[in-house]
Amino acid sequence: MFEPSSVQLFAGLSREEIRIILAAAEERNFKKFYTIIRTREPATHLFLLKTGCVDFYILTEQGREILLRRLLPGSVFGVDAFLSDPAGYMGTAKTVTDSEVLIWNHRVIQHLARTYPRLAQNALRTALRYLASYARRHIGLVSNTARERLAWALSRLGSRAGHLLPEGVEVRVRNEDLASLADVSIFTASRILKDWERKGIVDKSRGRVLIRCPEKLLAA
Amino acid sequence: MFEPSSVQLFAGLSREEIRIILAAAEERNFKKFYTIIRTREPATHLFLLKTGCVDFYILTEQGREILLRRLLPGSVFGVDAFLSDPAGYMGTAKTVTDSEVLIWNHRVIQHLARTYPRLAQNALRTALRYLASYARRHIGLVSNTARERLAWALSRLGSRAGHLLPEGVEVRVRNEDLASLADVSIFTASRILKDWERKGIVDKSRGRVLIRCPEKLLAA
DNA sequence: CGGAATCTTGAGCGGCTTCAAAACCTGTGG
DNA sequence: CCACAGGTTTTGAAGCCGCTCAAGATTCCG
Repeated sequence: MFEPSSVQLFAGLSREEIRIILAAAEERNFKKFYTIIRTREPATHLFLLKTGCVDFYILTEQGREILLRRLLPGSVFGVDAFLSDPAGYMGTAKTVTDSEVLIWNHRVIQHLARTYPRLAQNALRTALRYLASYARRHIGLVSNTARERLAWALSRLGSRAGHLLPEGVEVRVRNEDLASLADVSIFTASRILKDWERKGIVDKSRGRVLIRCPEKLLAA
Repeated sequence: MFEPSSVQLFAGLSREEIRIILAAAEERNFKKFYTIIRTREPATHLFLLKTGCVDFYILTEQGREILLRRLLPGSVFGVDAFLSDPAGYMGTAKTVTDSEVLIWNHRVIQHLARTYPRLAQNALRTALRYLASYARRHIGLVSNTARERLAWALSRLGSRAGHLLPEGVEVRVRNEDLASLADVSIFTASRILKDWERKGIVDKSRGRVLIRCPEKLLAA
């Protein structure tokens, strides 16, 4: 569960305003591995993740999925719905675990954005943040090695979505997802992770990585 | 020179509203090869290109420039200035030719955005468009060959910034810029372009490419 | 005309990917 | 409780695309 006052989308809004906005939302529960929105579907709704975990990715023409980001409680997706004449969603969102999601439809969002200009501004801020993270990823892709990108991807995921344990930071993720985040093949990902395991930097098991030495990860 | 009514940033605004917004801008001229904004500088201004041509790129940590887009009249940059507490510009903008630019400072933009909500919405639309184009580029980078990416980059540049001649479409661009747009080394770019020239698809000279058969480009 | 910027060409090679196949986990249902 | 089927991970071998590096050719401009 998230703290409404720390949701980026609500930055700069008063408690009362946030209450009203939240009241205008509909709440829905999704089981794990459910696809909430699909690429190019008309952007009719805005979503705010309340609990759980959602993967956001784009599709290549060959149908391959590229994981862009693992969304956590407090994150929004479907920002396209802020536009008066939205095109289609730019990506696909699929739950990783059972999740609770707040939903506003297009009409409601339009009305709220007009009433609370700050909301529209925050939507822009969200888009710009995505843009910046895209830029970083692109830079990494053309100027870092597969190993460096994987280290980055794992570190970021650890600091955002990791569970703190006495032995280190635990991240629930499959090789395949890490590979996609880092733009690396699953074979390369497996080899590099295995190498880190031999060096005692991480600990691996199916669908799980335990980061023992976060600092060594980025140093390697 | 652009037609105000066809500027994306002004979509959905009345002639009169556009007039007022334009009147609030300051106009400046920049000589060719002048750097208007730099990455990470505080985002204090919004820019609208009136005439000329501006390259927008990002910087790697090693200082290499990655060309993201060649901006044409009617394009905006520095959208970050729409935020009440802007961070820094996300990229660097440098004139390619002598250019006239309209400029709004942060205070003015904030005020205009509050008066004309549609303006803020259009800023979001711009950001989302950039995002979509980034996504396409990323997909190309991980699932197309250098040759395909170069064909794409050249085609797009041709249709946006090309001069229509009887023999074909002329694009004023250096190998280096094309290479950067396509995320390819300048050597690979040179080799592929030369190959297309041998096949009669394009015609090359220093700082210029003439596309003879646009369709063959994407087919090859 | 000189010099700087741009473009070409060749050789070599290395980091990743692809492909195939086997080993390994893990939750499910009999 | 065990077995099995599905998804996941590992490992090896082979190959290639595009990069790097070096050097020269060409074009343009002052």
